[in-house]
Formats: sequence, C-alpha cells, structure tokens
Amino acid sequence: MSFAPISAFETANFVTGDRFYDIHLVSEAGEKVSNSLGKRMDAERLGGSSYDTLVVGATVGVLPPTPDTVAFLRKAITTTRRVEMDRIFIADGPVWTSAGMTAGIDLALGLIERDMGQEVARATARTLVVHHRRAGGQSQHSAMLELDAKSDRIQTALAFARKNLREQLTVEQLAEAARLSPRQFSRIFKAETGQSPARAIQNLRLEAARFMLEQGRLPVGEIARETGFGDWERMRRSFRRTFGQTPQAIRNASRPLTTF
DNA sequence: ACTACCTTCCGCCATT
DNA sequence: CAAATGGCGGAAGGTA
Repeated sequence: MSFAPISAFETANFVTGDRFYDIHLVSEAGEKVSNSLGKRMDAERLGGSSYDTLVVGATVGVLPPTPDTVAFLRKAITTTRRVEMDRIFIADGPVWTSAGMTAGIDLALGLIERDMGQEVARATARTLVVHHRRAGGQSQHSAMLELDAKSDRIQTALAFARKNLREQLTVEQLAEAARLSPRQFSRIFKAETGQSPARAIQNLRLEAARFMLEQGRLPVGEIARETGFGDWERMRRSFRRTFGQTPQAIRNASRPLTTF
C-alpha cells in the first residue's frame, strides 16, 4: 500500500491551515495494512462510516483485487461521492514502479485541485517537493512551464515573460505587455493561473534553472544569469525556500554515483 | 542577526 | 444595476 496520496491530503491540510480533509485509513474488514516497508498500520473497517471520497491504493508485489474486493467497492460506491483507483494498480497489477508513487500523488493533487482550487494544489505540490509530471512521461514537462491562461492578454504576458526570462521582470512590465493596468493585470492573472504574477515568474525561473541543473552542464552561476536570478546567491536562497535544497544538491542528485 | 528599503499583493472604494 | 477597471495604502515578503 502506498501512502503517498495520504501525504498529499495531509499536506493540503497543512498548507491551508485548515482541516478540510478528514483522513481515514480503511481496509475491508478492519485488518491492518502494510506499507511498502512491511510496517503494519491500524486501519478502520470499511463501511464503518460513509465517505466523501475513497482512494484505492496499490499494493507492492501483491495480487490484483479479488472479486470480493471489487464487489465490496461496488457497494461502497453507493454511499461515496467518488472512488478513485490508482491506475497503475489496475494496469500493471503487481508491478510497482516509482512512477506509481508519483501517479498516486498526482491523483491526489487532482482531487485537491477540484476541491480547493489550483492554488492550493500547487502549494501542496511544492510542499511535497513533487513536481507534477505528466503520467508516463519521461518528458521533463512540468506544470509550471505549462502555465496557461484563458485570455489572450495574459498569454501574451506569459509569452513575453518566457522570452525575457533572463531579464528582470516587473509586474509593471508584464502588465504593459498585456496592455492592462498593473492592478487589473494582477487580478486577472491570478484568476486565470492561480498564482500571483511575481510568484509565477519566480516559478518559471525555478523550473528553468532546475531543468538546466539536471540536464545540462553549465555552472550554477551561469544558470543563475540565464534564468534571471542574476547571481548564484539569490538563486540558491530561492531554491532553499521552495525546494528545500540547494542547486548543487539537486544537480548531484540528478547524476548519482558516476564512478570511474 | 538586525535593519532599512523596495516590490508585490490584495482589500476596499470610487469611477467608468 | 452589474461588471470591469484603476487607485490607494497597509501588510507581507524579499533584497542588500
């Protein structure tokens, strides 16, 4: 059983300072469940109360769901608003991959986004230090770089920002690119992207820098200049704030154990 | 670590 | 009237 989705919901509670999600770990008969390290955890019996959302977790190296389980779930659905299955579980049965782990988190983030909006989902993702990757994607696409806006004006501003990432970008300049007053621009930008302008720019820089760290060989200072952080110290602080790690650490982690 | 300064964000209200 | 817009000022957060 993966507990990754649980962490995501807990984190959402944490970042909002709210107890929006009342989380229960349940099993069919109330038997304990094991996590991927084999640790046994107490669980409630399913059906003890009714649930708004049921997330069915995958199990490490274990059998596909039994007909009993399926029948049980079918019944459970009647008192539950929604039931989400981890697709890896269904598609791959016992095969467990790290992709499965992030798939579980993605699933939870999707639910959180529907419940509490884009902003909370993103804050949750950041706190988890998971970067929304597209399912099955080796592609280094990230949600942040795919920021998209509904209106042409905001899209124009985003295009301008991406093009001039290495320059200093102020809200005023962006507003100008969008042909809106700064006030109105901020308002619309936030409504469409779920992030404030400066925050979004910061995220674009972070994503770009992280990509360059992981994929390229440029020195950190060079990357800092290319991505608009200016100097490596500012970039470092920004990384620590949002990823909890320094740029060097991220680079090292992406090129593990190269020995000669 | 402290501080002084700057930008950004956002609620509120007036204006269009 | 409602909806969009713009200005103001304080709080927050980041920089030097």
